[in-house]
Amino acid sequence: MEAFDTELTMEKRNTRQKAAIREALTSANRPLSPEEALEEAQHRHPSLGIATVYRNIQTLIEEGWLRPVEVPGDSTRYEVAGKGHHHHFQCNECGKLYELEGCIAQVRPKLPRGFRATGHEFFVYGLCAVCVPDRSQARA
Amino acid sequence: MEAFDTELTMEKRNTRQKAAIREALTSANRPLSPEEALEEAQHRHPSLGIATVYRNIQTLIEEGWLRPVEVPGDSTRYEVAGKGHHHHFQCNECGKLYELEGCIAQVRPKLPRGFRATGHEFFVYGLCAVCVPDRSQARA
DNA sequence: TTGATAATGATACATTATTATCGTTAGGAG
DNA sequence: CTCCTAACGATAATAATGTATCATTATCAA
Repeated sequence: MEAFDTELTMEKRNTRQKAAIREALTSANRPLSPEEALEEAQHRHPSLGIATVYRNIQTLIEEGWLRPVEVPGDSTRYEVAGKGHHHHFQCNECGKLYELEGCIAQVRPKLPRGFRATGHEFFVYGLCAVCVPDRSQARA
Repeated sequence: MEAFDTELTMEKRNTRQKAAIREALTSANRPLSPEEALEEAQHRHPSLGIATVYRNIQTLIEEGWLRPVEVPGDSTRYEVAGKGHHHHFQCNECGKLYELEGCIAQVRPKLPRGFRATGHEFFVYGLCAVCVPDRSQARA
């Protein structure tokens, strides 16, 4: 007999692709869509394919390393897990999603009779630093 | 010559289908998905088809009577326009979207340097009155 | 180094949401 | 009442997103 659980579950391999995807998500410092993760990770591993990105996103979620972030009217993004409760900002121009620090709403909304709240999401929209018209140049 | 603008744009017809869809959205008193609107409106006009629902939703938006509500990870809902700023509650069990009164977040989130906010959305999740386990029956 | 096989890359397939097509129906001006 | 045609209903087509397949590659234990 060789082991009970420990070794049996160690069937996962550490591939360069998975490492590239993990690094892409870490260095981006914001939630990425699968397409964004692909593009970013391809800088490190050019032959990477989109199917592998989807597969590894799944794996990383199961491992508890990633967390899906659902966005109104846009495809799901994924962010590195374990950051504590926070919310997001989406740029109207480039569509990128950014993390905001902490939770704004300690406020409890008044619900209709009989409703019970278990959680909330907050999204701020606007222009990110890259897309904000630069005032120093606007002096045309 | 018959008129300039007024009559030329009055090419719209008032169909029973459109009336049924409008009534469905009004009486539901919450944002409906196209499928929900179809089901509801079919009580009034059973032969109604889904394509007509989509077409009329478009028309009603152009007329300023309807407003799309994008929901994280779920299909777009539509609510009667002109109700003032408010937010929404989604039931984890039945998936229905409900309106909440007023805006909870006068709070301004602190954004990263150079970011500019133009709006926000707030979603509360939980159980609606129908799906909350009834305490009066739970006394098994 | 080698060999079993997990993981990959390309792409076919599936799903969901919405739009386009087209023959038929019915609103409403005359 | 008639006629023109906007709107309808059924359904095919499209778009966006994610999953399945399968031959090939490469990880890692022995």
